[in-house]
Amino acid sequence: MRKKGSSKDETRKQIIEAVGRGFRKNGVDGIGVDGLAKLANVTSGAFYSHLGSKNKAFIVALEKGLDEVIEGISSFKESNSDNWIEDFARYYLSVDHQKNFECGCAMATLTSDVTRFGPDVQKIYEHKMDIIAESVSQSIKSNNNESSKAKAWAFLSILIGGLNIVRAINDKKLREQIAESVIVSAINTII
Amino acid sequence: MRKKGSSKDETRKQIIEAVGRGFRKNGVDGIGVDGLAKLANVTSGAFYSHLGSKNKAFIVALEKGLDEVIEGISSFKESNSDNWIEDFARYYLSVDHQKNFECGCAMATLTSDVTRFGPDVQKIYEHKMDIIAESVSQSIKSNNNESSKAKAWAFLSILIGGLNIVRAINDKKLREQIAESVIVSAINTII
DNA sequence: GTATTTAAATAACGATCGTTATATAATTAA
DNA sequence: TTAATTATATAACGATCGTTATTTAAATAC
Repeated sequence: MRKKGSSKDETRKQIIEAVGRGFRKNGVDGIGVDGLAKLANVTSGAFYSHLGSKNKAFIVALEKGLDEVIEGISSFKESNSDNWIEDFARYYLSVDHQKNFECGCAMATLTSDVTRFGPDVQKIYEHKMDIIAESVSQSIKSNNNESSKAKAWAFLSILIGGLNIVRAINDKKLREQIAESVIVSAINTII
Repeated sequence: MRKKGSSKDETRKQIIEAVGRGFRKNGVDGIGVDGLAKLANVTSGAFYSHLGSKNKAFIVALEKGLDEVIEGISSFKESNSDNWIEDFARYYLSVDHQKNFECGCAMATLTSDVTRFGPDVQKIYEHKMDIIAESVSQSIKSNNNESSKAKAWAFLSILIGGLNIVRAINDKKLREQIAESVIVSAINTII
């Protein structure tokens, strides 16, 4: 039966948003279609009507998640801070972002699932990731050993790796210590 | 019924080894007890007899996996290369290690599952990870901005993040480019 | 060589998995 | 205002999930 007082587009939006949160927090294999539908306050019927399959849902979540990273970096750039990359690194390892499993950076949460999905999904991932690295590289100077693009990839690596480690650490002091180390080194990486 | 011509210890070893491989490749939620038992050439009965539960199996896999990292780093140190850390970084991002999902570094494959397991498992993780970072730091010089331990955490972060990214990339050229960027920056991090 | 122990296979449990088909009620068109 | 459409709920499918209880046969002790 149809839902009262809510449009198709609204429902679709709810489902896609829920899929993004559910997959980030639990991993693709850590939540089922019923669980995702429940997060969206619909049933599995609406889920399949809108997204077709769980695999397709992951692709939608991945594309949206990485687009949000692209847009997020654009926002940092547009802030016109004299050093937006440093601000970005500090945000990335901030306590807020550490604890934001549901809506945090898709690069940190979805990458391992991309690996397991195989070539088709990886091609989507690498295309978006290259856009992200390119965007970062535009604010970096190259030197003898490293191109700006190379530095950008390294910068992304240390942030993603650092966030993943920090999120797996229970001890607050140690977490703060690692986060600060990662921030400082990330900044050094792009100098 | 009992197995013919194989001791209890042999079977246990097989199961623990299979659990390590299965969890690394598929993630904790990506493989079931029957699947793990099949990898070990036993049935779920033997699995439960030896490990008690799937959660306990993960803890065993995590401890063993991180111990292997500790031992692996010790081996690099004992090789008496004038710069074992550089060798280690090159190994970590090598094609062999990129493709070795089943027996590759536990830091890269099990960290996200640790986060989802919560405090009890995280305490095990952080203890072993601190040993690893401490071991690395002993070969690093500190400077004004960064302690040797801080550099070690950053070094581990970039390797883990870099390997995870590279494993999710389908295009060979791009993969090689990122891997080399990560290696160079990882080495710069610890100077 | 028989009795005891025990490692591991087998069988079964309810719960959840991803998916498809059908039913139903709200919206849209006439 | 009735008829057509369609968004979403509901019901059902076989498969697999993690786990426990039971059975069986190999190893050990006597």
